[in-house]
Amino acid sequence: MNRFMENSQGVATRPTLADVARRVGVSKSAVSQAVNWVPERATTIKEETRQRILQVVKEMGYRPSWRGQVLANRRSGAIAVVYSAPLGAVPRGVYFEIVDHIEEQLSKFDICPAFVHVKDHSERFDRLLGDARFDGCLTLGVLSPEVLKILRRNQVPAVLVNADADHTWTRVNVDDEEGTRAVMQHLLSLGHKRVVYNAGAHPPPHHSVTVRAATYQQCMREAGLSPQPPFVGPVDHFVEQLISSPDRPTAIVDFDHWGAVRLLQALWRKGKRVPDDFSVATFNDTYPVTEVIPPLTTASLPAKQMAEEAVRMLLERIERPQTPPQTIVLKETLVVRESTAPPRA
Amino acid sequence: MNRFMENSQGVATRPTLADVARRVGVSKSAVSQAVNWVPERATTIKEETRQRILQVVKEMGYRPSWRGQVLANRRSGAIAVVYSAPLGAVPRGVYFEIVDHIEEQLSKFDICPAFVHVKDHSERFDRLLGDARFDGCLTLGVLSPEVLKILRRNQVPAVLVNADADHTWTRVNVDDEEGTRAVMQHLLSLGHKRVVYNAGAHPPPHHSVTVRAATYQQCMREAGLSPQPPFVGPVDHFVEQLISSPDRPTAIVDFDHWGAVRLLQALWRKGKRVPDDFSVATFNDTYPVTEVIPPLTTASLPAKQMAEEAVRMLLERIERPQTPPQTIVLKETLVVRESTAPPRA
DNA sequence: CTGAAAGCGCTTACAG
DNA sequence: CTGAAAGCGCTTACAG
Repeated sequence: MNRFMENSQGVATRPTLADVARRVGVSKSAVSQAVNWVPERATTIKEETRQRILQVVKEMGYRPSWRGQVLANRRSGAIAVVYSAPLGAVPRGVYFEIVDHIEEQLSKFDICPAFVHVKDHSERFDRLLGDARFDGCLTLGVLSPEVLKILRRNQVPAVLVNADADHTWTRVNVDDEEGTRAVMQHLLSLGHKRVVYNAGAHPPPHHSVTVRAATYQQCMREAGLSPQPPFVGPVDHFVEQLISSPDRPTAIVDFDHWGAVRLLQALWRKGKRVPDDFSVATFNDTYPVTEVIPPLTTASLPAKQMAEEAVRMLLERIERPQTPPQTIVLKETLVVRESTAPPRA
Repeated sequence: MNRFMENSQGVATRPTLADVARRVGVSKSAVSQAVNWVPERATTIKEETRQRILQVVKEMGYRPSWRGQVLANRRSGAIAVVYSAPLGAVPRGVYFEIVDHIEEQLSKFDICPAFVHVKDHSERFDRLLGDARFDGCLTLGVLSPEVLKILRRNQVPAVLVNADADHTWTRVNVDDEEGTRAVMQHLLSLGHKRVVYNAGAHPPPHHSVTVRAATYQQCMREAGLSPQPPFVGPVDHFVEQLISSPDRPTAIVDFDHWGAVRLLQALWRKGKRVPDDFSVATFNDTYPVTEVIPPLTTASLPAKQMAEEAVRMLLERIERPQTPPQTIVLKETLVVRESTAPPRA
């Protein structure tokens, strides 16, 4: 079964709807209907005709051209995954997991997510949205006001995953306060009194940064303990300060898994052991948190659920663009591993 | 500047080429030429007309519709990144880095890579290629014979990155033998005599698996030492065997960074230290090899160069599909870190 | 220098 | 039940 015909130059070429129609001796509409068979549709073709057409479709190896369909359907069938990763061209860390599940979900609809990395100069992004090549956008993480403006101006259906955006957008968010509370409760119930919070060298411009730090302080106060101001700076400085501290802390909450992994290494360099000398807990239950020394206790983001809700809402909005904005807030889950233990007596 | 007009139902709608033409009072061809301005083109419009058109284009916020262009140009302007990752829906590890650079390269041409995860049932893949939505494919890693067959049957320009495929394909490969030699030379020159090779629990079906193991054995023999058979199995078994071995090895080559990271943890669990008790070297200089305890010595794949060559060759093949297949083989680079040291005296 | 026309490959009301 | 026609929004020979 050779899918291709030859044109006058002898170059292989795909059979078109018209080719099939000609061969069967029916109209293009008939072929179109036979191929996109919808039983409920009012206008139909005779079963026998349909079979005859399908037979030839198979023989010729005809497949509807996506290019033709895109124009006729006013749909590109393409969805963009939009992000402006500070680290690289492809989403990393938790976003990686989310993207993983987004791909999984979209594949059920034969949609292949296209990756759109918005760099400093967002004029390219405007161009991409402006030419209507995407039916909708899923965005990851924090977006600059400029990117949001472009998104709005282009009137493309969008769902923002884990962004700092107001309620006029459809969003999937995570309850960071609750997640932080779970982490703190865990540490406090282990008996830790001197808990510190490490924000890292370059806290990203994300509400999680504020929420996690604030909740840490809040929890300490609620427990009748005195919170330290969140540490901002290189991990080595943090560790030095930690060690030389008169009332040495016994537990550390790190802003995210990137930081926590580096923290483990920095502590190791100083000959400190986790959890013997310090307990360490963090956020984002993503590689390599289970593979490091020791495996890390984390608050896990519900990546799969986030992806599912985001895709569901986006497809809905593409179908009905006037759907009012919605926000979904999901819970984090505490995963206890070996990096946390009661403080040494 | 509002980009949108309203149609009879009052719903915002994009201005089309025809709208602009009408407004300016010229033909659609004139507008098309003004927008896609190519100075060298034979047939041209008067500079003054062009300016007049461009003015209105700007006023109306007109942008050529990708959908129209796709059909007229016989190009979708979309490229697929194809892989059948065993682990998840998005490429990980080294492929992650490669994808990162692919995105970077393609973005220069306003192409957004679409991710196509080929699952067990590759009939979806056939469908995707069959409807001509992609101008070309970049594939990552090993592909099943079935996937290769689909790729060939659909006559889509493709470049295979790091695949096990014959020379009838255009490929970007890596000189794994040379990389393994560099690793071995490094260990041997440190004075190691008893070097073992860990293939991991589930060696992926990749030629690297064979090449690295074979080269390890070859290098040992060349140095007048006796190679061990490559170990295949869970890392814990490997470590047990290692420790209980009468002539205890002093250095380990691990098949890849996933394995090496797990190996460090397994050794730590047994109270062994790296590099004091064992030196460890591996392949793929990718996260988290620099963040683990201790940072790993690796043979680094030239991810950036691989991506650049692959994209370059693919765009060339899309332009000229008859270009004969080419193969590019790139070198790995040894990166020495703290996981390797001379054996303890 | 400019415009009318055909064509890219479909879909979908509509007329018969 | 079936086909002719218009249309989706462009581009590009070609005629003037």
